Amino acid sequence: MSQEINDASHWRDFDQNLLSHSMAHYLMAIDTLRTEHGYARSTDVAEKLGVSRGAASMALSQLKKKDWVGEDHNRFLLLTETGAQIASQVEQNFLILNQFFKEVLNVGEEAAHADACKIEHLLGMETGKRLLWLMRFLMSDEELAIQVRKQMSKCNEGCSPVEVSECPICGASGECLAALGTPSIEGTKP
Amino acid sequence: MSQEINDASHWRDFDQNLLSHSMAHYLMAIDTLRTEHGYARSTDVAEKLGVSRGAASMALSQLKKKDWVGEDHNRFLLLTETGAQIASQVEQNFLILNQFFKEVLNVGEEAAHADACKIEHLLGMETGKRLLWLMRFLMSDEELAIQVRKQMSKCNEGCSPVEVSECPICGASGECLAALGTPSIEGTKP
DNA sequence: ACCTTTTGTTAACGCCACTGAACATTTCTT
DNA sequence: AAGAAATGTTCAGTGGCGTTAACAAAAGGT
Repeated sequence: MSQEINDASHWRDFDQNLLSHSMAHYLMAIDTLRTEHGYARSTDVAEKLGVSRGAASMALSQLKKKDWVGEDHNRFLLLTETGAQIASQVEQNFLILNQFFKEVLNVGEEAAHADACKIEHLLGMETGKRLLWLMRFLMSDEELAIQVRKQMSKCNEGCSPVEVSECPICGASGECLAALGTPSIEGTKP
Repeated sequence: MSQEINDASHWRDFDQNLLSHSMAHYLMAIDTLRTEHGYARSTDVAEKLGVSRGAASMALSQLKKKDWVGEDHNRFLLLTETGAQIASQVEQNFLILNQFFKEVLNVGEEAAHADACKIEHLLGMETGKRLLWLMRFLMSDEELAIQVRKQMSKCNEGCSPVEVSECPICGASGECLAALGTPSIEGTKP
């Protein structure tokens, strides 16, 4: 009765996400610009994100319609209460994920950053919060945490697939999931 | 010099992803159908994913063009070598993430499933592999692992934001990241 | 005040991924 | 073999999200 990965009911929740990847970045860009320069204009946002002014203009008008973005007395862009909450939620998700990937999983800087960025806006409230708790604990200097980190850093050469049979994850499927070939789904389009 | 969250260079890698969320599910659907029924036809895939036959037809022809999907002697759908690798990679990512969310982070079943599904195809090779190592370790019956799980399950009421100052994550930002308000980015569109 | 530059908006277009409907093709039934 | 049913494809239409390019509005320089 457990949920199937391809249940028609669930897999499409993806694009039902209220917050798209790009929208999140528009919000964060406004936030960043305001703290960096004290103000944010449409053009600045466009430049910061590396999109055209047209794209920024249209995206921002959507965000205004949702009331996540407003304008101050000088017509500079401003995050509303909600907009600010969303932006900071996503930003925190990014920080936590990035740190988790780098410091706990020992993923390389580049990959950690890329993955955190792809995922930051998709992590639900609950998951984000609890990942924070985990990280808080794992990055503390409690003996237990230190040992876990040490354990993970030992894995650098692959926790060799030898002990597959004892691996509580692979166990069932019989083959070591970590030993899969590399399909060509990484990298960028031509 | 550390990478900024909004670097024009990186944030858009998102849509450069060679594997879209939906394509991943088309592949997995074929895989599932073949093991469940021994064959997979376009219509079956459409039904399994809850999309129209038209959508399935077009998606599948793209996948054929990429050579991730082929047909067998009876013109039933078939994953190519590459297609199968991709599908299983994504499937494994899903399993690992789901388990990580549920068993380690103690996220509710629903949310864990939803989040794992949204993220499964975005996790890079390296990150996926290392997350597997972590899970392998954390789900083992080693004393260390057991204690970590116990520690995490204690957090159920929030690892109260009291000790923020000592929190190695929140520390710098001054406020507890876990104490943020709930912006309305969860749930589905109207 | 006037002309130029900067900034913002809009329109036409392409790409992805869906829908629904019309059409073509295959397969099953009798 | 012929008609009905199931299966597969194609073709507008929609919405998200980008691009250029043309145009409107605001800001600045002399």
